[in-house]
Order: sequence, then C-alpha cells, then structure tokens
Amino acid sequence: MHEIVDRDEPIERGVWTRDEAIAFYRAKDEPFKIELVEAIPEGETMSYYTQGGFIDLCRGPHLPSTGRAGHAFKLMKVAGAYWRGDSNRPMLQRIYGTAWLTEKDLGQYLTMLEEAEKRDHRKLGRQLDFFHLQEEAAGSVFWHPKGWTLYREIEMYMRRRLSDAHYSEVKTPQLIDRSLWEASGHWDKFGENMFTAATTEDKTLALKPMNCPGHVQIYRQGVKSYRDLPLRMAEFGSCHRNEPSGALHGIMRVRAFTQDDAHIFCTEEQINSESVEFCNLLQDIYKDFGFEDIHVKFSDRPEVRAGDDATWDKAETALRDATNAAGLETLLNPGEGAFYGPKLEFVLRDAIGRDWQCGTLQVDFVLPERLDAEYVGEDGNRYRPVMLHRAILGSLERWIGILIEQYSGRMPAWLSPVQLVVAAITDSTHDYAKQVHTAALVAGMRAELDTRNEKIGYKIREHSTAKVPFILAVGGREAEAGTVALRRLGSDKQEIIHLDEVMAILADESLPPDQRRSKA
RNA sequence: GCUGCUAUAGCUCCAGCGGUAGAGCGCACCCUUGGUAAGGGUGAGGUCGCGUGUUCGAAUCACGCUAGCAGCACCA
Repeated sequence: MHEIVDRDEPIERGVWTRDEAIAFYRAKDEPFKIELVEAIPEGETMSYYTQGGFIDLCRGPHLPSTGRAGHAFKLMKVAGAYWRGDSNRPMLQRIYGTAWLTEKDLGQYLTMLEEAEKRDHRKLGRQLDFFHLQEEAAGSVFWHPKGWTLYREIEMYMRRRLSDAHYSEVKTPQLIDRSLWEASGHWDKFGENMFTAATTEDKTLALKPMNCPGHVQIYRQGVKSYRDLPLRMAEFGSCHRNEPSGALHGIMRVRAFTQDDAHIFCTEEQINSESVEFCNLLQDIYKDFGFEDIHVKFSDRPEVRAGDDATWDKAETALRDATNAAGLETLLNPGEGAFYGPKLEFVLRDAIGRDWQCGTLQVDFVLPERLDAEYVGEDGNRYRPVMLHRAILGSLERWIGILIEQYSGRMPAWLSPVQLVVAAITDSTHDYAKQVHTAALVAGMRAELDTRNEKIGYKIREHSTAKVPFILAVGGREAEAGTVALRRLGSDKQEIIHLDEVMAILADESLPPDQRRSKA
C-alpha cells in the first residue's frame, strides 16, 4: 500500500450504464459485483473509479490521486464477514485498517488502544483476583472471594433500591418442564439455545433462559384484583442460555448469568407512569455507579408482530412519553422491537469501544395472553394485565465487567472488595496494627492486616497495585501517639489521623451512595 | 455457529522448527526490622491444551477435538 501511495497514481471517475457494468463483471466472473449491479434499477448509470490497473464501482467521491492518502495508516486485522450480513450466505474476507491525517495522530490512536487494553476486564479480573474462567465451564464464571464480595455488594444495593421502589422479590425454579416453554412461545423461537435435562420419566426439563414464565406462574396463584396492580415482581434470576461459541466474551457475554429481572403487571393505563418511574429509577442507579452517559435505543414495532396497531400505538406512545419525562434522549432502532412489544435498550460502552446492552424495558401484551394471566376489574369482569419486562443492570456479570473497565479496576470504596489494609512497618508494631485492624472491622469495613516480613514500600506498592482505596501504615510513631498514617489510592500524600477519628471518616466514605443519602 | 489466528511454569512471555525446555514476577525457606510504589540469598515448580497417527524417538510433523482471541452472524 505504501508503494501505491508513493506511485501517486491518478484516480479517475467514469460512468457505466447498468448493462455495461454487468458485461464488465460477467467477463471478469465476479458474481458478487454482478449481484450488486443487478440490484440497481434498469436504465440507471453508476460511477466507477480507476487507479493504475485497478477498477471498481464506487459512488465516490475519491481523492484525486493515491499520493494524497499519505502514510498515516495501519492495517489492523483480518476477519470473515458474511456477504450482505446474512449467515446463510458465503463469507468474504474483510481487512480492517485505520487511517489518520498525520502519523502522529495514528501513533496517538494506537497508544490509546494500548491503554484501553489495560482496562480490559478479562485482564483486570485475573489481576485483581475477582474471578476466573476455564475450559471445562466455558461461558460460566468462577467467582473468587474478592469478586463475589463485589457481586454481593451490588446485589445488596439493588435489593435496597428495589424494596424502596415497592418491588417484592421472588425466586423461581431453575428447571421447568418444556411444556411451559412451549406455551410461552420460547421453545419455538429459542429452543435451540436452551439447555435441557432428560429425566427418568419421559419428560424434558429446560434450564430456564429467562424468568418471565416463572413470574407469571406466581402471579396466577390466587385471583388478582385491579387493586393489586401494579404488581412489581423482582428476581435475581439465574439464567442459562446456550450462546453460540463465537459470541462468548469474558464475563460480558456468558452462558450462565444472573439478571436483575422484574416484571410489572399493570393495566394499560398504568404503562406510562410505571415506565416513567422505571426510567427515573434506572437513571438514578446508573448515576450511583458513575454512569452519566447512557445511550438509549428505542426499538419500535417489527414487521412480524403480535397485537393490533391500536395496542402498539398505545405501547409506543407510553414508552416514548416515559423516556421524555425521564429526560432521556433516544436513538430510534426501527423495526427492532420484540414481537410482543416495543423495547428500550440502555447501552453502555466498554474500554475498547464496544457497546453492550445493560438495562431494558419492554412492553408485553402477548405473554399474559399465552400464559393466561388475568385480574378482576372494578366492574367484576376479567381482564388481561400488561407485563413490563425490565432490568436495570441487565446481567450482574456484564455489569461487573463494564464497571471494571469504567474504573480501570479502581473501584469506588463502597464496591472495593478490600476497602482498607493495615500495614505494619516493623514487628514491634504488630500488636498495635492488630488493634487498628480490629477497629476497622468493628467500624464495618472490609479490612485486611498485613504483618508480613516486608518493607513498608513493598507493601504500599503491592496494595496500591491491588487497588485498595485506603492503606493505613502504622509504625512506632503511630503506636506511640495512637494515630495512623493514611494513604489514599492515587495519592502519595500521608494524612496522620487519630485512631479514634479515622474509622468514622473512612467508614463514611465507604458507605454505598444510597445509604449515605439516607444518613444525610 | 462461520472465517482467520493462538494455546509452553500460578501470571507475563522468550528459546526450541524430530533427540523431553528458559527468564522475570509470584511461591517456599534463610538473612534482613526496614517509614510510603519492588532489600538480599537459596530453592521448589512444566508428561509444552487434549486425543489419534507417522517415527527408533513428537513440544516440534499430519489429522481430529477443546478452549481462547479478532471480526461476522446471533442475543428472548
């Protein structure tokens, strides 16, 4: 490519009629090009460009000559891509490259990519001893004590938030007979991606890939009145989906995951207010985790769908009003809604710039019908409730992956598995260090004690690398005065604080955001 | 799942291209008791992802499988 640039060949435009183009590509026996040209209406013309001996169709415009491209480019990767994005059609080779105005810009971009790689949750997850993955359980996470501490902290936070928002929590079975999945329609659509277990009798059980049918079963116990609505049923639902091998990615896309799932059973009139409340709750929670910049996709009615147009109008309007009321800007994703209703997708971006769907809100008129959910209205007649499927974090696994990349592993104190380390400087201060450690535990902090036979510089380095937010060094001077030398992650300054005060300060800084608010 | 690539010590990686391998970090032990990002010494640790084949002999060659990486397709 560099040689072509140096040759500075002129790039010239020409025009073909449709027939000329077809004749040209027939002669060259290029079936893909012929297909492209044939898609163009008869009688139209098309432009092509030549450069040296090379000729190709292109709408243009182009640079006047190859020399203008400069040398600030680099080929990045080679990969297959399906012809016209269809996995039933042949695969072509695609070459990816990046081009910049100057070589300096290119260099900066490449450095940026290298930096982004350091934030990769797969790398940090191992370095920080959060989790591991292994061959025998592809797509399932082995959570280590530190990662599990983080996981549970998020779960506890979510429980408080959901409880405050008037959700009740349930737990539904992992294995459910295939007949229920057939009734819900999932067997038909996703049966290939469901794990099944044969029982000794001739029954097939399926590992649940989602929680909705289970929630409907709980809803159906007893007669529901309009007075029971809206009914908000939440579950940290452990789901299994047999994802295609090529789709797996660290802990972002796995085969076993836990959704912070909930279904809101409500009337059509309540869709709007419930959606608004949900969007507000979601935004509030994202803010607590440090995400202010959310992409929201609005996916409206697909071509093949259930439900009449009036119902769709109502559902789409309700969703749109809700996003507006919640101050969310949405990107239209035309025709990408679920077959049962329109969908909001809350998307976050990872370190390498890949987008991941986290939260979602879907309006569903179909499942209540299929699984026969109903309520008794004011007039004594029976009606179908509407189901709002919603998740805020999406999957705990993905959320933690995104969080790790967002913070480069340097989690806020409330999420840090180890919030504080007491590092003794010499053996003679071990007793005092133990006392400080105990004080931290009593104050409710996740604290560790480091009395190893190592120099203080070594301990500081190690715990800083492990991204512990607070390191308390204690030596003879501190033991004498009843103080600690506090070093905060990211700072090389020391604060000498009395033991009586320091734990109150740090415990307060380590409070989850919702608890800090309610304390204030 | 598809296309291409990869798999060597707990981790990060080098050498080896038919005659069974090495570094740094980590780990263990010893010396050192040191005041804010690596103190010193000694040592242990690998049937080279798995299987089959070719060969006197396979980490190395062939075939198959598994997992991972990049992209595509998929994502209830």
